[in-house]
Amino acid sequence: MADNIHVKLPDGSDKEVPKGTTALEVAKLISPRLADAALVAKISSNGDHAGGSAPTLIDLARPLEKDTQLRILTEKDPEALQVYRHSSAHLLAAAVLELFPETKLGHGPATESGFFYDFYRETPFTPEDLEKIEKKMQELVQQNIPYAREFLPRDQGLAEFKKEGDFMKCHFIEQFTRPDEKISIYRTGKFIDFCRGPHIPSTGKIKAFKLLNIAGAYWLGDEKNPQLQRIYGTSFFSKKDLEEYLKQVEETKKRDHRVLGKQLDLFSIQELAGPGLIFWHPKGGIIRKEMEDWMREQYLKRGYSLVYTPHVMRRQLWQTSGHEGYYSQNMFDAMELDDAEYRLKPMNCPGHILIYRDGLKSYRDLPVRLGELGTVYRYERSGVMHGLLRVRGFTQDDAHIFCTPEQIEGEIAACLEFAFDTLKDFGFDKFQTELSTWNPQDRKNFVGSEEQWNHAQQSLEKVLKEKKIEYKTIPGEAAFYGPKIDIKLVDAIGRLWQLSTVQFDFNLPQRFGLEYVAEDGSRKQPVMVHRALYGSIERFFGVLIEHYAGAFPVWLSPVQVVMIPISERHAEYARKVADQLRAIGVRVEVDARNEKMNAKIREHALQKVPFLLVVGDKEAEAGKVNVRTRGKEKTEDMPAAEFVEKIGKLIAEKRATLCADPK
RNA sequence: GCUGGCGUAGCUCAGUCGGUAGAGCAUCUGAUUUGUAAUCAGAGGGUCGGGGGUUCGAAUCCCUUCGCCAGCUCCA
Repeated sequence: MADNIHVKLPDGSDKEVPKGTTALEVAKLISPRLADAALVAKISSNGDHAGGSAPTLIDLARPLEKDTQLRILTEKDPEALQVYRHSSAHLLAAAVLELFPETKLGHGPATESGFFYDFYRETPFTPEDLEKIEKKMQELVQQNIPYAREFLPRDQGLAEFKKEGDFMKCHFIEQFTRPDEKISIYRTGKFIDFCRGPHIPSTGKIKAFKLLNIAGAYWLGDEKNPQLQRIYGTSFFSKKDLEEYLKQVEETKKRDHRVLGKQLDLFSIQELAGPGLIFWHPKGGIIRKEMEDWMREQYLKRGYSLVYTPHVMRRQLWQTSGHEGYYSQNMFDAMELDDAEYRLKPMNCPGHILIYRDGLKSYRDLPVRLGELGTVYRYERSGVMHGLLRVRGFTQDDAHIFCTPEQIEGEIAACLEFAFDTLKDFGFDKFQTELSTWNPQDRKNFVGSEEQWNHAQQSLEKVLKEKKIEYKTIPGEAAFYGPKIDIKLVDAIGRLWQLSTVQFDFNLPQRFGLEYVAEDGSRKQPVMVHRALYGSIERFFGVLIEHYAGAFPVWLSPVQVVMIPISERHAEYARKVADQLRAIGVRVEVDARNEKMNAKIREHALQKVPFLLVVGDKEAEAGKVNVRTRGKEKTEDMPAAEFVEKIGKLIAEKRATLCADPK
């Protein structure tokens, strides 16, 4: 029959139904249980043409007009959760309008872990309001109100929203639709939203949700615009999932490097000294020393030279480098000295350039690789500081490579190798790589010629391909002076952190008139590469703390071993073993305090010390130690010499685990 | 910088209506000499973030300033 259409289901079967049948009705034909569980449908045109059209999600209530492949999505489909959360956002908006009808609506999408809705209202919402809103949402769920879709002529829709004073909705309609179009509206009780959907059938389907917090957000993300109140929430298919999520949030909080930094006495930030400035305490200091030693050793191994440059330099230098123009809003103010004005350095590059420029370079000298653990100061706006991750003073493992155009690909390849080796040694093994390129249309924000950009981007790309590194290209995200490769690492709980970066620069060599004498005796401009692998030692440390939740591998642990003598008479033996450990460079303490062994174990366990060695009569007589390994329930006895050998090996190999054998 | 919240002992936090600042842990002293996550007792410790105001009286109410937290914007 001409009025019938064919609906192909995921199991390969085919149903012939009248045109205009809804996805929900098809679900009912399959099974009432499926219809009950159904949340949203996914369609794509039949495979007459290769592949068919891209799949789209649609409301269950939408009539099917032509032959299609159909999949009914339920709680088992992750895509359905996105829709469910978007519908949760509408539920939130509906509740807010019931309680505070004067509120104007922005937009309310699903996010990675929940949803939000933006509101404009004179008086701010309070935490108590949040509770009321949540209760109202609960009521609306009880009422099981459908998410009803309608189409309105654009003018009529605009008029309706304008009447309500919903200036933001009007903006969206004008922005996203054409005058001749009908606009899509969803109605949930009194609440009407301009929205493409799709949505779940009705509010009754929402089983578990929670409003989390209120925060400010600029209208259209522009800080010149008025600020809206953004209410964040999350929702899940079951109470159990929601509780699990909330528990996970708590776990993440426990890993917070600011909390652990205090508990483990690693670092502090002092109000008297100023925000965004880090004080490294002895225990953090040891870890920093390990990081610095590691990096300096690698610099030398890989053909870098170590340099040191001043922290304040004349303003004129920053004018030459262009930082006075491009970067001054991020620099500390100038300070007047008797001869000139000086500024704290926000970057190390100009310093390294001056070293390069101090003396004529031959092509035989290249590449010149100048590395420094360079401390820089940047003025960050007061609201953006965050523990170790965003600070005003930090130390970069910064190096600049000056080379010939022919050498560039080899240098880039070596940098990437160096970067991955670094991250791996610190216990990270998953990465995402990004190539940031320019936007040829946006000449204002990118210096250099088209030829320079193309050449630079091609060489970066070539290296990535040759090294078989998977990467994403991000157009328009390059630095103004050249394209770059960023490496993001994935931490123990799956979060991404951007630290390592390798950047091309064709701006500074030109500004400083850098040159080298080529084979034919002519003067040529070297190519310059900026690269930082930790990025900032502070930030890298912060990420390390969270990655390990404070339980560092032995080689990084501030205290690697604590000797616990059972009573006073065992202290001497404990000291003897400690001396043996110290002799091979182990950081060991003897806890001979007049405390119970249990209390000592508890304390050092909380400090996440990798090994606690209990020694009493038994051990002292046999020359043994009783080893309590962090994270292991059972203790083990072994000769002191064996433990010394074992820990020596763990440290030398920078082993990420506490076991001597890999498996 | 913006919106909202918060700031009490070294730390974590309680403090009702505006009416004499509290607990646990930590610290110090003493006792105890200990077998795998907190021994007992006693003591000391406070510009209630800073400044100003209202009041007979302010940790509490108001103003202001600094700092912290969440988010936005911006970034290594």
